[in-house]
Amino acid sequence: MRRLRAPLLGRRFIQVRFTWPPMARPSTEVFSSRLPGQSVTEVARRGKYVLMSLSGGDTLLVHLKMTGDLRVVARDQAEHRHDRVVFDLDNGQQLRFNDPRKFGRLYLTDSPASIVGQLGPEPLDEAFDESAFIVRFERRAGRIKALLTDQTFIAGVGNIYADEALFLARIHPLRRAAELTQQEKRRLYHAIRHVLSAALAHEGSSLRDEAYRGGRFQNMVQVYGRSGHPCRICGSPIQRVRLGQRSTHFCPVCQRDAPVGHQAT
DNA sequence: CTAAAATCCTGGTGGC
DNA sequence: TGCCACCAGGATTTTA
Repeated sequence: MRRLRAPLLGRRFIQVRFTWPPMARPSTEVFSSRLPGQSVTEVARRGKYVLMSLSGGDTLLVHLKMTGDLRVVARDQAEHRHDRVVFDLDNGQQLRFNDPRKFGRLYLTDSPASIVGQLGPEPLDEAFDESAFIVRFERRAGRIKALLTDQTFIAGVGNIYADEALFLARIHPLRRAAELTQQEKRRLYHAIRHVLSAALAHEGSSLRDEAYRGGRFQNMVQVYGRSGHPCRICGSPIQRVRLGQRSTHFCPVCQRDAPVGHQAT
């Protein structure tokens, strides 16, 4: 984000080319016809989206998903194998979107609220305090893990961060959200903020990749991807269950408040 | 309405 | 060594 703002602010788009057209929303035609000539007036982040406000009233939104990467490079720099979208800028540079798995999505719209309007609050926003968090539990059902990754409940928490936050808060991921005590909700609030700010402090490096490759972040991951390995607190083997098609990792001792009849699907 | 499953994709991994 | 089945996940779409 910070890496993008400086090179993009004020730049005008000349043209755009999609090597993987399905990434364009609503269509490559909309990009080709409306983007050229517009310049970048603002670069921001909302949830897992990067938003670029444009001079013509449109907004360019990019969701990187798991493997997406945006960068600004000189036009003559060799293209990468998985570059899916290439934007020509007015200063000889290019904005390139690289995404091996093709999961990323790019939107061009005059109504960004139609894309990000339903997102929950930003966990690190100053206005988002304990009580603002606790209020959001009203009328919410289901497992706390599933609720944490629901972007309409709170923005920007994915599978890894949800597991890590629940471990920090010592809450079993299969607990019913409605059954959490006030104290547990408070612990969870601080755990989420802690995990996200730690991740942001290491901007640019993906927690997931680092966890797998053994980078600095490996020491910060407490439970994710560590099933069978000893809990860093108590030594018990980390467990893994499936919850809504996703892996969920937790320490059965530190997060022992298991619900009744709690086996995941 | 809720909840769960299927879907999209490819790189990496483990088994043989 | 090579082959292949399988796994990972964010969000949307489909099904129950």
